[in-house]
Amino acid sequence: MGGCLAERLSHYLVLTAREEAALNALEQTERSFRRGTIVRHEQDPARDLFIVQKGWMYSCILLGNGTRQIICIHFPGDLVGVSTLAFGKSADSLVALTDVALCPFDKDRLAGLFEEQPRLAALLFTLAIAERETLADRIASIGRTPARARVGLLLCEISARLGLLDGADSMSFQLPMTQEDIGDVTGLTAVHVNRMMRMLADDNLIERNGSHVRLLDGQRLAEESGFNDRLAGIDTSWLPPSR
Amino acid sequence: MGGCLAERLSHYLVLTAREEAALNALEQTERSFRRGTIVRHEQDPARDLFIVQKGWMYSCILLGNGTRQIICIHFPGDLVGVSTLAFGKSADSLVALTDVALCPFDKDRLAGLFEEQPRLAALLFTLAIAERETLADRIASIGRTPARARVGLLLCEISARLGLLDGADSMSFQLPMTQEDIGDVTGLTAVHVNRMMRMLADDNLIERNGSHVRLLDGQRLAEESGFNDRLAGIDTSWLPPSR
DNA sequence: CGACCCCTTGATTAGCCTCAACAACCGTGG
DNA sequence: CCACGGTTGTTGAGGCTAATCAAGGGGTCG
Repeated sequence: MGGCLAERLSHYLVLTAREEAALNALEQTERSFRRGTIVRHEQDPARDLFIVQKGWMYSCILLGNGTRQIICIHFPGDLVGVSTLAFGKSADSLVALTDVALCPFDKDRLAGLFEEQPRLAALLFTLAIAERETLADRIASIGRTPARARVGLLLCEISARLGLLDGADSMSFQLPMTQEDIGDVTGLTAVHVNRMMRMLADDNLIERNGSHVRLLDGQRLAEESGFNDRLAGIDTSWLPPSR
Repeated sequence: MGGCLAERLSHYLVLTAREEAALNALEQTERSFRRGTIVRHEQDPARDLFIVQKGWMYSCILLGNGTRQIICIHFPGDLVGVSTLAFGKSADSLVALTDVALCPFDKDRLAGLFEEQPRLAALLFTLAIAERETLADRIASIGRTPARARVGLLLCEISARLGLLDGADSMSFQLPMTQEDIGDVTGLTAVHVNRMMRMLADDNLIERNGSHVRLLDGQRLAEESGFNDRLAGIDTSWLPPSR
């Protein structure tokens, strides 16, 4: 257990011992949830956030017309449920795509981090902005590109995210999402997702085996989907000195 | 000149004199731009961010297929161009919708803020998260609601944002956007935006006079568009103490 | 073994886009 | 001040993308 957030952040900075300790202090308790569990419902009053230790999750919004929009897919090392910081309650639902292990911590702990570790606070701010850009990219994808590119972009994003996890072959992975899930990310129906994935497979851009996916030509897929790897070019040069 | 950011933040906190001084230090130079000016192009290398003093702006992404997606509309008091923080370059273009006045400042200044004013840093983080939620709402709008609701949501958002500016009648305002602009926000064509606005007017939800818009039944418009006023319920109780 | 979920494919429908034409408006320069 | 060109708003007709409806197959779990 523990150390997931520190490991993630150490991709961007060389952490001091004190910084690492401050981060690890957030990961002292761990809770596990089964695949499919709704860890937190939209509108639930809550004070805590989670650091994902293991497994995949997603956050989603329920619409008045009975539909659902998945906003973001989360991987180990991610900080999730941050909307409880800004509001008294959760703005989105958190759902486990696979069996997951999470470290919850109260938002007061984050206040301490802002006071004592300004460099880490600034880094978290930076990463929040980078995540905001990937949301912007998804808006552009859903608003202005055809179905095939939307599905392609999602696959590129997942691949890039997996690339940050050590040991993972980011070009070939188990995809624990149903086609309905993929539709709820990309603003499509499950039926149309099915046709687009078949089309991508027919064009030798991807290969499917059950729920396993392999990107056969990640380069071309990224180009035709308009994918930018935002996480690749993070700039940490402006951060304040560590304490 | 000056004080716009402090005034915005004072909606959420009672600022100390030192905090206010720290914020005002960011607004010492001011630059003006004409309506229609592209203040910053996507991919431009840059080190500075802007605080909007006066006027409306938007940030947008250019797609490979020649189209454009407007991500966010900005009002006085907004911090814009933050993507230069996370990347060496601008991830989106910044365009002036009206004549605008902006206060640029280097991102190093923000590092100082994180060191010396942890409470303000945490508040900026909180507001960034709230803004992230409004992006999530837009994703849901574009991905899962019909054209009429997408246009309605945009009008609700603009109205709510104007409500934060003092002196503004948020139910009735001059809208300095073309229908093509509105389409580029909502993922529609200008032609279809036109039809939806006509439909909203025919149903007595809005009233139009040239570029002036009045929301006749903001309540009903918000309901049918799935609008949540995220900026209304900001929680600042967790912030660290001021210095 | 049965029930359920998920994937797959076909047929039809609907919402939005494209193309087109014209009117109204605006800023510009003479 | 007016004439002009370009931009924006408006409306109609037709086409295409993706949704909807429907049915069958495979896999998994109880």
